[in-house]
Amino acid sequence: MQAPAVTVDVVLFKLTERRLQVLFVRRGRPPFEGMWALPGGFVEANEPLEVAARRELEEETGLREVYLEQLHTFGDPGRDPRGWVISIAYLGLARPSSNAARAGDDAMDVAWFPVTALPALAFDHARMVALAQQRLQRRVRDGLLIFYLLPPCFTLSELQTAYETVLGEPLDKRNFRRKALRSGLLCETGELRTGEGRPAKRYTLCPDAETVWLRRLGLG
Amino acid sequence: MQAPAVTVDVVLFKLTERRLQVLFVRRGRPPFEGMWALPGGFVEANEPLEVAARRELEEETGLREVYLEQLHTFGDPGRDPRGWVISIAYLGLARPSSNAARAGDDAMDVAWFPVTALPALAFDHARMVALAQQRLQRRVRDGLLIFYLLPPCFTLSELQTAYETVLGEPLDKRNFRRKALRSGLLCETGELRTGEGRPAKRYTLCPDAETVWLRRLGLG
DNA sequence: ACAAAAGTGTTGAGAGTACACCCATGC
DNA sequence: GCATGGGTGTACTCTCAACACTTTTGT
Repeated sequence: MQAPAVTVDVVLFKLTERRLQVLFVRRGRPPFEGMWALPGGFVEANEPLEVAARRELEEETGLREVYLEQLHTFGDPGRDPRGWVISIAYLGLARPSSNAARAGDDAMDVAWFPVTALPALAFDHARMVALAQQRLQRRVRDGLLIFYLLPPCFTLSELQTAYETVLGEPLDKRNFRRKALRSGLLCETGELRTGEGRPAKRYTLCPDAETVWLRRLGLG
Repeated sequence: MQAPAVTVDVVLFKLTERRLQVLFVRRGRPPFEGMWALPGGFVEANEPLEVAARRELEEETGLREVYLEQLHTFGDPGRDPRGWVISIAYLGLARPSSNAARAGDDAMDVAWFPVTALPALAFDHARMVALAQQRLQRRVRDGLLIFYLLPPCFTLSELQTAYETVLGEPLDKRNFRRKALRSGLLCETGELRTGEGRPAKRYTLCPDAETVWLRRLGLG
C-alpha cells in the first residue's frame, strides 16, 4: 500500500482597484523553478488540513486571519512531475488592507495578479484558480462571502462595486441599495466617508447577520 | 516529510419505498470490526481519486455506473485509529433498480439504510453522511441531480415523490406539474404507466436537458 | 458655479403560493 | 359503482428589472 504525498494550496482573492486579484509566490526551486504558483506545500504529520493551509500561507506570504474554505482535492496522476502528489485546494478571501504580502522566510517573490491577467502557472494551478473563481461567484451571489473581501466598514457604493467586481457585471444602483438595506444585514455606523463628492454613510455587517441569514433560509 | 495514507469513501444514495437510503458495508476486520461503514478504501498508486472511489464501490458492493461527485476531504488527526489517514469523500447517486448490492468479493454484508434510521457508523462516517445529505438537497433544489435517482422513464408523480423524499417536505401537485412541464426539460415518451388508478404519462429527461439548463442559467 | 459621488420611487412582468374538483382505469 | 391515483385553472403576492433626476459636499 503505497501512499501519495499530500499538499495544500490556497487560492487567495482580494479586491483592489476594482480588480479581483489572486496571490502567487514565485517558486524558488524545481520543479517549475522561477514560475508563479499558488501558496501551499506539504502537510505535516498529523496536521489538520486547514491548519496546514493557514501555515503555508503565512510562511510564504505573511498573511493571517483570512477566510478559508475547502475547494476541491486534486489527485490526477501526472499533476506533479515529482511523482504521486495529491493536493487539497482552499478558497481564501482577504481584505483590501492585506497588502502585507512580505517576501517570506524563504525570500520568495510574492505578488497579486488580477484574475483577468494571470501569469503562466506551475502544476495545475490555473485549473484551481478557475474553479475557485467560479465557486466564489456562486457563494457571493447567495451568501455572505462578499463581506470577507471588504473592510469592516464600507459605504453602499463600495459594497456594490465589490459585487460588480466579483460577478463581472454591472448592477442597478437603486435596486441594489433597496435590496441591501431591506436585507436587514447592515447597520449604519454613524460615520461618514468624506472625500470627493457628497459624503457617504458607512455601514457594517450587523452582529447577528449570520443568524438573520440562516433564519431567512429556514423560512423563505 | 511524512505522508498520510489516503482513502476514498462513497456516500451512495438511492430512493426506494419513499425513503432516501444510504449504502453501507459491514467491516470484516479491525478497527471497528463488525460495524457498518461507508464503502471505500485505500487509493492505489497513481490512481485518480474518482477511479479509486468507483473501484472500491464495485469491489465492495458490486455497483457500477453511478453518478459521483467529490464532496469533501476529511483529514482531522484522530479520525482513524490506525493513524494518519485522510479520506476524500464522494457523493454518489444510484437508480432505484440498483438493488444489486451483492455480498462483495470479501464476502461482506452490504445493506441500504434509510437516512433517517442510520446504524452506528465507523470512523467519522456519520459526519460524511450528514454533509452529503445537505449537499444533495442543495444540488437537487437547483440542479438536475434528481434525475440520477430515478429510472430513465418516470411519471410526474414519481418525479414529485422523488423531490419530496429528498427535500423532506410536501409539494403542491399543480404547482409542481406546471413548473416541471414549463421547464422544457421533459419529453413525453408516449408510454403509459398502468396499474392502480388512472394510467399516467411517462416522461424522460430530454436529450438536450443539460444544454437547456445551462442556457437558462446564462440568461435568467 | 461646477465637478463628483450619494441618494431616492414607480411601474410592469414573471414566479411562487394557496387552493378543490373532475377524469380514466382496474376491480 | 367504487376505489385509486392522474390530471387540471385562477387569483394573489412578492420579487426582480428597467429607468433619470435631485442632493450634498469640496474646489
